[in-house]
Amino acid sequence: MTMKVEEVEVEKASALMKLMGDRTRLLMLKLLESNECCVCEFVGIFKVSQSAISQHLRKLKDLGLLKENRRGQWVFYTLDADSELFEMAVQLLMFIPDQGEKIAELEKRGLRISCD
Amino acid sequence: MTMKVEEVEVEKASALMKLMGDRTRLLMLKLLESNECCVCEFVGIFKVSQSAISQHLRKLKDLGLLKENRRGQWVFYTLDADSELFEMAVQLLMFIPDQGEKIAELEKRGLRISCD
DNA sequence: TGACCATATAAGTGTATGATGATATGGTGT
DNA sequence: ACACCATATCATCATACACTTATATGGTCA
Repeated sequence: MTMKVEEVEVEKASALMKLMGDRTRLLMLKLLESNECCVCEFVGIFKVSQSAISQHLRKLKDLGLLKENRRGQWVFYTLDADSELFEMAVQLLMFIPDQGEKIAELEKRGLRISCD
Repeated sequence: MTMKVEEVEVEKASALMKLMGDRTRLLMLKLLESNECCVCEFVGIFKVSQSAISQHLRKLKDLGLLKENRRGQWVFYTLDADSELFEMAVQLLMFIPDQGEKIAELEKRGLRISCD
């Protein structure tokens, strides 16, 4: 039932969990697990300002969890599979219910295509 | 590589990670993964007051992670395997390096037996 | 170049959090 | 009952944090 995993420094691990302890960031990461998302999509999904979203993304990026991908005037974010915290993060996200309906709802509101 | 796990409410999951985002609490849980510990042992291990330790334990207990076990004038804590968050917590702790040397050091300083 | 859009940063604010010291609670043993 | 010890709670404080509004940065396209 238990598997061998690559251990992580305590400081790094607690920093990861502190970031994932915020509901908005946790859901952002869950979405990024299966979708490449841009800032404006997160703004459409969560009930906080663009500024707040941007600051959340910065924290996640500063910890090395995200890669950013500029395309035109948009910035797309993905999980960085090379991060030393990637395996741990993914393992955690397994416990979080899928949030695909949030993306579907975005599309219904016509906000998804704005970034394609 | 990935396993089927029992999903957890987002609120509960983020509450768990918020608690584990604190270095002291994270290490307390890691110790509790393989040892039954009493408050005074934690006080011996961490450089914070007895009051702070007690408050950390309370938060963990309030979330349902711990069971307490009064024996004489001591209160021993263990992980509660019946908690809906147990599986997730254990999965997380797998990534944390073993802290057994902290217990060994306690014994060397003669502080372990004080609770037997 | 200049208008426009997406994103990032700055500044400020209210609340949450982790810590401390002092005190209360409760069990033990005389 | 009393002193003693382990633990819990209370009051307080300084810092961290998530948020907002306003502004800066930087790309796109006429």
